[in-house]
Amino acid sequence: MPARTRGAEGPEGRLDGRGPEGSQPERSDGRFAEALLAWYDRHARVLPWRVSPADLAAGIRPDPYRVWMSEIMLQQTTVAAVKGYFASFTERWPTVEALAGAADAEVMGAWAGLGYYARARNLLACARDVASQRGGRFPETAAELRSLPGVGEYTSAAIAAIAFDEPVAVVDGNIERIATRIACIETPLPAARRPIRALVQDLTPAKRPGDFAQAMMDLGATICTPRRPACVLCPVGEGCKARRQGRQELFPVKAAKGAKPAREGAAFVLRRTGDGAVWLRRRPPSGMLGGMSEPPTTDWSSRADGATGAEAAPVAADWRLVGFVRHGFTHFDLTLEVWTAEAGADPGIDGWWASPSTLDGEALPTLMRKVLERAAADQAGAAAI
DNA sequence: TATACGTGGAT
DNA sequence: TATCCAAGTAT
Repeated sequence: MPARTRGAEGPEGRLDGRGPEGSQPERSDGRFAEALLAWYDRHARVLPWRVSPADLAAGIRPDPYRVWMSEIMLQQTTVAAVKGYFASFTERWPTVEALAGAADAEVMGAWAGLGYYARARNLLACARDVASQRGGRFPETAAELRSLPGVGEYTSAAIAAIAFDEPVAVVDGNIERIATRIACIETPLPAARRPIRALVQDLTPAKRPGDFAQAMMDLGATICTPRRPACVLCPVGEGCKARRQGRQELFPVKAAKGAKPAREGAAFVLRRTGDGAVWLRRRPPSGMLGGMSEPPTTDWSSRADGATGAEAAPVAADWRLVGFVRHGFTHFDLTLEVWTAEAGADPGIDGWWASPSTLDGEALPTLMRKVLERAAADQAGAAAI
């Protein structure tokens, strides 16, 4: 980077294009993107779904299917959590046509544990749409991508920029954080979305928009972090208003959250005498844990009116309370009673027997795996006595 | 605009 | 233990 000039912009010069919040936006002079991309060329994270800046410069293009898959998985989910799922999905279903041909239960089972299961339902719906209606080709513009199930404002822009070189503003949580620091945007999220988008659009270069977006996300993940950002290492720190004021940790400003309510219910683990298979059923196709499998549970109600206990069981049996499972969701905390019983015959309710050897492939969310573990631990304890 | 929607790791 | 947080979308 050349030395900054001190001119009409003010004593700090500018690397970005900032005016005060709410003022007429000035056009970026391109130096922000230039500095960021130079840093990215040296420090880009190596990720399984990514084409390195060097390979990209050599003409290698990312596979839109893999870009799309990674972006869906990465929604509200850490890179560390996604890596294994991305590897197994792309190995099992290497193309969008292959994924489109998968059964619902296979995909839900493969997604189990990753969370936000509407993503898996939409993933399959999107794959089937692309395979059957679009000749296996993803749309190439953000506007068209936006119409696909599970592809929203962020994801459509990310795919368009990364896979198809469209110079659209890509705004995720990292980039919101960076933008609010650069410009000291005091408006709390999510109300600050509009000025943030305007700033990011202004900074986005016509060339290498995909690398720019990924560079911003790498910057947010490794330097411009939520807590204790490493400003001394920042390649664009000179253009950051918050850093100049020593207030980088005060951004982004966020709206206050309400308290998490508590809910409770009961789960009933019916074990088949002999082989230890457990009775599972499918949850309704939408809503909480929609489309996933579970041992029968009651509704999850607020603490006062919970009708729990053995009388709430789906079938009559010699039910025993063997413990509790606590699980924190985004918007409530759940405590589930875990009841077990033995059965010699089919219970006569909707569902199926899942033997221990097939349990791994079942679409069991983490909560339900905890329930089954609690039941199994009780059985192991009883056997040891 | 506000709320529903998972999970695991960090502090 | 409690809280926050991560490449958001749908309604």
